[in-house]
Amino acid sequence: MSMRVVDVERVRGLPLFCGVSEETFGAVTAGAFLQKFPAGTTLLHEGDPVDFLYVLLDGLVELEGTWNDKETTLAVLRPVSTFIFAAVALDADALMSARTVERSDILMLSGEALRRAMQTDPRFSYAATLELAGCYRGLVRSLKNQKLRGGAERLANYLITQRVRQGGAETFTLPHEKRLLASLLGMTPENLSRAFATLTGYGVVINGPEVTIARPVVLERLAKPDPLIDNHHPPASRLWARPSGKCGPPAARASRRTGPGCECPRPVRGPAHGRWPCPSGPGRSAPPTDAKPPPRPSAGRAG
Amino acid sequence: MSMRVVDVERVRGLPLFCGVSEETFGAVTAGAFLQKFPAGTTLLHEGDPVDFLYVLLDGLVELEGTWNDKETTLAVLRPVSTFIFAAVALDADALMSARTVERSDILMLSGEALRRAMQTDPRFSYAATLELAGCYRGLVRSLKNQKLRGGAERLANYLITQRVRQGGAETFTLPHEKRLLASLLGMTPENLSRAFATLTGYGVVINGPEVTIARPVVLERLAKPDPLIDNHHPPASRLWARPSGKCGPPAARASRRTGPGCECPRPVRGPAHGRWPCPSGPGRSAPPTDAKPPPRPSAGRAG
DNA sequence: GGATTGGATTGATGATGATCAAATTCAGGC
DNA sequence: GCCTGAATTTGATCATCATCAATCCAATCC
Repeated sequence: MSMRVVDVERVRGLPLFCGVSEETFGAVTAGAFLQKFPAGTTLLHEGDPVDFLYVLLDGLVELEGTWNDKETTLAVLRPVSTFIFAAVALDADALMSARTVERSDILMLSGEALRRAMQTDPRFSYAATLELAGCYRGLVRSLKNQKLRGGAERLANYLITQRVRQGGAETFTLPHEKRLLASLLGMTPENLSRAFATLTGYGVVINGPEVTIARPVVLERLAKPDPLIDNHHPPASRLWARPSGKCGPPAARASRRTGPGCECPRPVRGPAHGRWPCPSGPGRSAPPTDAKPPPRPSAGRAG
Repeated sequence: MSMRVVDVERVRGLPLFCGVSEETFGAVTAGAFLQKFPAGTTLLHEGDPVDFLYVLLDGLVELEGTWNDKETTLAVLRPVSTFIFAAVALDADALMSARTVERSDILMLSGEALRRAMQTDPRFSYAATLELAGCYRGLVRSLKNQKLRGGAERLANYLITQRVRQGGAETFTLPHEKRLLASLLGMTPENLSRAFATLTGYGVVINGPEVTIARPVVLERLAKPDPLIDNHHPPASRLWARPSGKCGPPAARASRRTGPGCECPRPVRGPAHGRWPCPSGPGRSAPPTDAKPPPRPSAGRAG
């Protein structure tokens, strides 16, 4: 099943293919399949060897992990995004399952071809590095979110993020079932329901899948959003795609913190060092030492 | 301060520099600093711009995250390992702080030089991709560990992993303070203490920092270790280093699941599909659909 | 030695989250 | 319109975990 031109362009616009040669792109997409899957299809099981890189072109996909008959959602993806790239790169078994939440169009790219391309085209392996670095940082955020915050706080921040991503209007719609959201936030559906009830006291109005944040300031006082945890602006994806299917030259990106960074277009940061409505706060418990490196040593050269 | 030859070779042996040219390696290590830091030194603060890739040559380093006056440790590193590579690659702000737990020797490599090298030497950006992929998967494991298991289970699995990594003897020593372990496992020191007390009932004997697993089978019945969460064998690091400072040719690694994989030397796996003392279990709740992709469509080509 | 310090442990209590059960709402299907 | 099944909500109860407080212990420092 061949891709429509539109789809090719959307794939071409992915950060992963930013700056790669037409040959490489051709080689990688040559043996690709574009498939449509119904909702609820398991694309890949935890522990399975991974033969393809998946690209979600349309629909909704959940990545989940299992242990001891329990399962948890690690991420919910929307188009356009790639998934299980790390396993593909290493030619390793999947650490998580992937399943469609809605009917989805998914492009499958040969892992073999990708690994070959990475060793051939330096631009591609460079793009791959940036892609993975972005994914890595996404997970760091998730882990911090999970370990440092309580359920209601996670929900509050989720809602704030959604509001921003959906355009910033007072009212928006949850992108999927609450049951799935609960799993993503690391709680049971019952507790999610109660967490919503709690947020009612902070100006949040729930109406089925419709959420209204009536008093954002109040909610933020509870949520304490933090740019080092919450990625309000979507990481890359279509932001990188130019209508022409080209993307910014690597030179521009490599320059010191200028232009749109690959992972995140650097949310508007205030003057000087400020970087969020909610600063990390001055009160930090003082650890044993907190000194900058001792006066730089006789700074010689090595290697 | 110039590196000793031994140190240069240890750095050269890192997976990150596997297969890179001497020129690239030289360019990257040219402006490097080797510094010794006392215990408890904060090398890097959350939110700071990252100018260096750090390489821990000796000592112990903790990576931690903070929010709302609470902190949690995301990883504890031992030599030889690199850290905050993702932030360096993207030239982004650090998402976590790094501090020495013990007196440490740390090599600092210029981020600028590394990013330049990634765009110059395809072998290097390829190695970087594999490195990041390994780190990514490490975090997936952590997140699953955190979301799916309870405190006692996390501890039990931690102990089992330590036993294996330290050689498999019945008795071993905790590599650092329990306070730090508690934070790593996502619990309070008090609860860690109680979790240890609980494990006493499963054949675990605690004597200060000395831990004895008297009845591994019993403990494993509680812990239910899983290769998709627990990485019993250390990921890469010195495993890759050849005494000569060279490492396996990429060709060997790229081949389908043979030879020592870069992330993990593929723990001894049983026959057929088995891969761990504790299988993921047959009982899996049946989701809506669990089918393999529908009969492959008219499988055309795209791109 | 004796005092001091910080880590580790233990106990008591409260908060948070999970589980079980039942009621309720909602979307389709007939 | 009514039925049915699933999602969601609510209530009650239990398990887990955090917090506060006090104690114990070992290392260190005069």
